[in-house]
Amino acid sequence: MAKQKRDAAATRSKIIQNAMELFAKKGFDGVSVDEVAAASQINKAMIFYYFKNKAGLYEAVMQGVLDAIYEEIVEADKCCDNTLGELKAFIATYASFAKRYPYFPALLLRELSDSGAHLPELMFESMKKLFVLLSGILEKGEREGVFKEVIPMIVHFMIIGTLNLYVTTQSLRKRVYEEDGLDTCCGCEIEEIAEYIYKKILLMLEVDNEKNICCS
Amino acid sequence: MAKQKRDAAATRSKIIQNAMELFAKKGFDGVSVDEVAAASQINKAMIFYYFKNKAGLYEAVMQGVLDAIYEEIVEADKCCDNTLGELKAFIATYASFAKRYPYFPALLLRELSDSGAHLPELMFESMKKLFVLLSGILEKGEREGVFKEVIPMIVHFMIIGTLNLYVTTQSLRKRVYEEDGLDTCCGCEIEEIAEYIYKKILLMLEVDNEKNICCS
DNA sequence: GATATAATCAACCAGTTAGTTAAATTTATG
DNA sequence: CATAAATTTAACTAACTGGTTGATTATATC
Repeated sequence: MAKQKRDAAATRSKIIQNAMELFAKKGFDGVSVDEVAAASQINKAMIFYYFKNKAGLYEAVMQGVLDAIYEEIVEADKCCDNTLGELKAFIATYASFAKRYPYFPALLLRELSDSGAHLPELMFESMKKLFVLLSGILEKGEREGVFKEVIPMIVHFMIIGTLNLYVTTQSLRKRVYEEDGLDTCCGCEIEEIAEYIYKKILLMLEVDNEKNICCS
Repeated sequence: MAKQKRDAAATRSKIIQNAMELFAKKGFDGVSVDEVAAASQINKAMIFYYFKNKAGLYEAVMQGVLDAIYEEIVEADKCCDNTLGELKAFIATYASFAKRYPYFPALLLRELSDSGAHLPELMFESMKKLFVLLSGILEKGEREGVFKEVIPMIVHFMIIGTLNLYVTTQSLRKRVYEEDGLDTCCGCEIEEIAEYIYKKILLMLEVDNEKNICCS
């Protein structure tokens, strides 16, 4: 099967991939359609052909990545039937996703910075879905007496805020480490950070011991 | 004293104020110089007269706000000579600043999203200074045996990540609350959030009791 | 009140932007 | 092979971009 000269699906996903990288690095307004076309080695008109306009391209990028992370977290949470395992899976999966899609945190932080001005409905639904998921875990834990004094919204921000900042500040942290020798966690893998956050959240929510076992 | 027809300082700060608001809402590339001029009711050329170019205006906005928050936190930390008080002052002052300068969190998150691409040196120095400050408090606490298992960088991100997200998501949270009745902390003042974060961080760092007294 | 200087403005410029169009080329299908 | 549909292209446009210029106006100082 020789490489086809035309492959709509491949062209489409190539555009999305390049657009994702560029939007993450420079934001919606910082990227021109010409730029995306050049990076994808296609004619600019293709972008309008596939995505109608620049906003449509942006929405396709965000929709894809937001749906993907939600699905992954839902899937990961299934594997556990105890509250602590679900919380751990939530944090670990978010971290794992951010590692595989390093552009995601920047895209998200940018979008939150303007309260989802570019994508009001999409951001609204996505933020809500993720929050409802974590919130469910935390409230279940509180009912079970596992967690104490939970404010789900703030715990949610603690988790995703920390992980997002950790990923987006990578180059800044590296520079601070190299020039000033400060410990900015440059040697850490994000999995270790996720583990640390999980442990600290347990302490924070006053989980009293290790009688609760959670999956791997 | 009749209102002067010309007042350089007032014009300058009027431009900065409007630019700060616009940059926070739409990002560097999302705002045009014409837009800032129109919002400030001045001629566009004035912006180039005072700030040389668009980047100069942006830098003036960020420099002002970053210097201001650093100064405030340094000042607040002086009033306490015990470690817990300093930590509390750090969190409370950051929150108080974010309340008075509601555009600051969005500006910061945007700048971090592109690793300070617009302002490499300024972001580098500012991020470093704030981190060194908190890091000093946390490491002192660890030496004193007050804090346990501290990773300063992550604790730093937990504090500023949470507070920044709380402020920037205000309108999204409000909508989620109104349409779905979920508790998104819309009734909370940021001071309460800061207090909650402080308490949770104490638990997290395994501060064992309240023998340590901190200032108001 | 003359004058130098600081502050302000309207009009302009060249380059870039998102988006369009109509034609060309490839591919599937009968 | 013919025809239609899907895909790709180059060339184009109208609006907007950051930035400049040279003239104009207000203010302080002598």
